Amino acid sequence: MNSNPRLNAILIKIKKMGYSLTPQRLEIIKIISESKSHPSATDVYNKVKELYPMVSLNTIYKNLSMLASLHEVKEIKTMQDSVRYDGDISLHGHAICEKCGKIIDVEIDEFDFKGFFETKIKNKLDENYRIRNYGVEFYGLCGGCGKEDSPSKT
Amino acid sequence: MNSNPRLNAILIKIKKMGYSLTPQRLEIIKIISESKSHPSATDVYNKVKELYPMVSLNTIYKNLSMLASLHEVKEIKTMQDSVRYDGDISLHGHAICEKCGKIIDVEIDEFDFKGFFETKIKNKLDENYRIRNYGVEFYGLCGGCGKEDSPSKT
DNA sequence: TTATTATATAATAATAAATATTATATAAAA
DNA sequence: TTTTATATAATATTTATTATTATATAATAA
Repeated sequence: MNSNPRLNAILIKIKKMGYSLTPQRLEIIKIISESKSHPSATDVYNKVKELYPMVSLNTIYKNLSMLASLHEVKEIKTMQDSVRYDGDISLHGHAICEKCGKIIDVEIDEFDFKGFFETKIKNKLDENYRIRNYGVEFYGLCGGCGKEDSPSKT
Repeated sequence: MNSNPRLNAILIKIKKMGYSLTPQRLEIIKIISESKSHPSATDVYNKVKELYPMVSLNTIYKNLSMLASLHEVKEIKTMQDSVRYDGDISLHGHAICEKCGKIIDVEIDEFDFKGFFETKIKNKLDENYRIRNYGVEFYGLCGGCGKEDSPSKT
């Protein structure tokens, strides 16, 4: 097919679920599966427009929501602005800069997290609680933005 | 002063920062420091209105944002709707029901989290990265909402 | 005390992200 | 070809949040 395993996985899921693969949809999936920058819906929109100038923002939202409901993209809620989308659904967290909005992936060791989750979280919840998704975020100032601040005096 | 340590802590911070303590502000602080339900701005608005019917929603937002900037309340971004506010700033996570919106506190062991954070997160980021806040969320269906679903066949 | 200044609030307007609606286009099935 | 379903485009709507402006309240200075 192609050399992007995430793209392939999403295409297989799309097919399996019986959704049709339109050119716009394929382009959206390509963008989100290749991007490392956690784009917003508008970012994706602007990229898709390069190839399909008539595409509407609604189409972007519909497709990204659909992919999220399929758990093939992850929605990241930031503190200041719009939802950001992540085509990488592997276990990881995010460090979000509150100034420039940049989102950096934060590696999380699977063994550590599983242990943390299984022993510390799961048994604290009602046994009927069904967890479908998680989010681990750290908010602050990235290296670049932090430097511009006045240095702390204390 | 009174028997609510969170309320006291916030009042002291308010005074220390030189902000005046208006009746509306006091009421907002009381509500958020006593609530366990992670209310939205509108929820707080409706409660404050019981005592001050003329209060405006803007006043609620202004005060909650101010408290958030003082790190005396925590903003919780949910997947579906508006921002929720938490007067409990101690270390803990949240289990958020995607159906009814209910947010349950999830205890996190401080030692475990510190270890997880110090050894696994901190050294993965640029040394200049300044983390100011964190969020650990689990999204899913709470006990009540999960039961109403059709049971899985597989 | 009165005048001045700053801050908080109330009422309203504006913004912007996200969703809903409707009509058209495309594809699949009969 | 006709019918049906789905996806898209264009537009309108909703709603949370923020901005603006004017008023009210409190603090301070004269």
